[in-house]
Amino acid sequence: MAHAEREVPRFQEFLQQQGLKLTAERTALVREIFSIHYHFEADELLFKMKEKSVKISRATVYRTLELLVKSGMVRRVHLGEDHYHYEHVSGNSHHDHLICTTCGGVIEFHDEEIERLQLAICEKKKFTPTFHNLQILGVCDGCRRKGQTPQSPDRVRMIQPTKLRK
Amino acid sequence: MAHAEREVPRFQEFLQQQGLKLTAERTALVREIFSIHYHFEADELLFKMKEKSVKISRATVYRTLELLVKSGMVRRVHLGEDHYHYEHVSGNSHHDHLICTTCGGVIEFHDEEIERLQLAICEKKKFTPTFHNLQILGVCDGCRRKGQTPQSPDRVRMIQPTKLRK
DNA sequence: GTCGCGACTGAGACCTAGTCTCAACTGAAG
DNA sequence: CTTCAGTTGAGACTAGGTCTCAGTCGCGAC
Repeated sequence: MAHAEREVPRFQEFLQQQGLKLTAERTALVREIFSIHYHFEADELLFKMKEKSVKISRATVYRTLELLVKSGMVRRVHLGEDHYHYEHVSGNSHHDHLICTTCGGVIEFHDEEIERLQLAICEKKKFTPTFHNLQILGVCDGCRRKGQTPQSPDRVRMIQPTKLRK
Repeated sequence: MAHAEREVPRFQEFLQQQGLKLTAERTALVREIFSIHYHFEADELLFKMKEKSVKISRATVYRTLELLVKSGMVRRVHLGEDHYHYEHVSGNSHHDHLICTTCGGVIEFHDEEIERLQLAICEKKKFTPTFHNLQILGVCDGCRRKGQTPQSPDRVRMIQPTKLRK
């Protein structure tokens, strides 16, 4: 996994190309994001910064995430919940998600064959793809063994991280 | 395409099984939903009912959609926007979506082979799937010909239907 | 080094989709 | 036709996210 430190100059390069500036807040956020090796929510990030006594406003968190998404360093994903999750992009490892509707766990996977078939469909439909998103909802092995019944896939609520607004 | 009228008793059966009641509001909503042969938003439905001078509150629209989703007659889908879309289920025709990030158009497709590969992955990961969702974002043939550049896939805004709240 | 200015920031108002509450109403079983 | 659990609308509320604006700061030019 890439060293979080290495990502700062990468972001700076992007910012410069756009005539934008690297600020202390942006640096701190990039470091934090690339030290989370998992999906995260905007609010979670805000909370972590607060925990570390690094004062960064919600607006700045969202603005920086938007820039990181534009730069391609961060990806915005839907994980069955009704708000966004983010994940950093290391190298170009595209992957999709198996999402457990019981425990909220996420398993990543990648399948060349599926990717290939998707391209074939796009070709057939004369569609030029730029991005895709495949989620499979269900029950993971652990939860199935425990015999827990899944929630309706449309009502998934995952374990909420401690939230605080304001 | 199934006649909208035919869906009312189907819904009633589901309601009865659950010890719930078929009301005038629910009947009207089911008729409306099954006469929309496309994806729709909750607000859009609310607006259409208002247009027809059928008074149904937002709460009821959301509550009925929830029931329809539970009954399996309606599906809740993410179409790249940051809120839900719905589509009615006719027969059992599962399909996935190609979403044009320029015009907001949606092309449906279905591919047996992709479905099969998904099941294979689930098996390998010991995951019991209940539902899946595959979206491919990109540019449709029409928009490509017009040479329009796509918006960032993460900032897609589709053509908004006339909204009114209250 | 320091100037200048456009980019950036935080605070909090605001927006939107969706949920909840509660008193009044209603479908349907008996 | 009674009864009562389920249902409704109005509007308050919530969560996630966006916008505004006055004050601040990065950084290229000098």
